Amino acid sequence: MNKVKNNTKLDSKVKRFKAECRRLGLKITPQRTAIYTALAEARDHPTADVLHRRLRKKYPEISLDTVNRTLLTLADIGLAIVVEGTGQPKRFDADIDTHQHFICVKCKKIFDFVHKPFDNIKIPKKIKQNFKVVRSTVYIEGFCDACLKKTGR
Amino acid sequence: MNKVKNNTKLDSKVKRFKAECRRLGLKITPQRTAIYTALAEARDHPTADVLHRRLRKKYPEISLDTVNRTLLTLADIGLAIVVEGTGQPKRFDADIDTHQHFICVKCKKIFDFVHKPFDNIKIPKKIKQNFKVVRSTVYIEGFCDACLKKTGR
DNA sequence: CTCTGTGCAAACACTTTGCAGCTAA
DNA sequence: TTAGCTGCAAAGTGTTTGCACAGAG
Repeated sequence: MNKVKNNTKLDSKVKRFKAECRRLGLKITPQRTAIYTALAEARDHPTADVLHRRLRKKYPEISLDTVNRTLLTLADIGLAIVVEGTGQPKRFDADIDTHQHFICVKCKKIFDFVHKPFDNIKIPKKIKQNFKVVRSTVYIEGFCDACLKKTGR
Repeated sequence: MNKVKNNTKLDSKVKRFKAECRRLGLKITPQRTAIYTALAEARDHPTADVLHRRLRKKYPEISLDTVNRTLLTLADIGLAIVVEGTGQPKRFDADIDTHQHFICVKCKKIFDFVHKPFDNIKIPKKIKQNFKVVRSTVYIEGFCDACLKKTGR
């Protein structure tokens, strides 16, 4: 029963994906459909590589490049999210006091900010119970001043 | 005046760094001191590469590997932070509804969680004024169940 | 004196790019 | 038919590892 419900949900997601592709003039290829479906089914947050390995079982000809490119396309059109900041070189910070980060999605610049209400944000019980929390940060993504001016968004 | 104050602050940071090294039996080499100092002075969130280029001006013999290794060491002993999510391969998520992330600092696994109070977290005015916000996430780091058991931490 | 840290070089991992052939529309 | 997509190969970028020598303790 749960399974049926999930499949229905998955179907409607795939439908929306196809509709979006049509709307944007993107071609609905078997690879794209397979990749989107696999991502929508995934309960973890797979890397291109992991997803590629999964897809290979069903579609042995699919290439990693296509998975990579398709995932980026999906992120572009708003059907997928790139989990915060990854894919950039490591960045270090000697400020180990609590502070928050704003990152520009365009130029990747990181801006620190301090906002008292975020300093001692209340960790949900379910997290505290299952994990040992080391640090919590409010992570805001968007366009910085300079990039707004440049792109006119 | 401000400058004096900042230098004092920097000095005390460097002192703490040296104390920590001693406490942990790490050698206080000129390179390590230079790297820590440069990081503590930096107002951005430099990559190893950027820091290396800066350091070269003063210490032309310093190698990128050393910068890299030292930064990782600093992060290990808690004197520096790796800005969330950077340095990892990209991870994708087809769930585009608001949700939060817990990431295990050991195995890097990401756990989603939904926590209503975090869904519409109030963005500070100073951020709203200067940037166009696209998304905000509460990002919690720590050890997951499995890793806690393994390491016994 | 000893053992850790450094610098160099090579290996590795992930991503991006160029191009020729293929295929959805 | 044709513009956009795929797969392959190669190059680019960032990180990690092995090793011999140097230097901090």
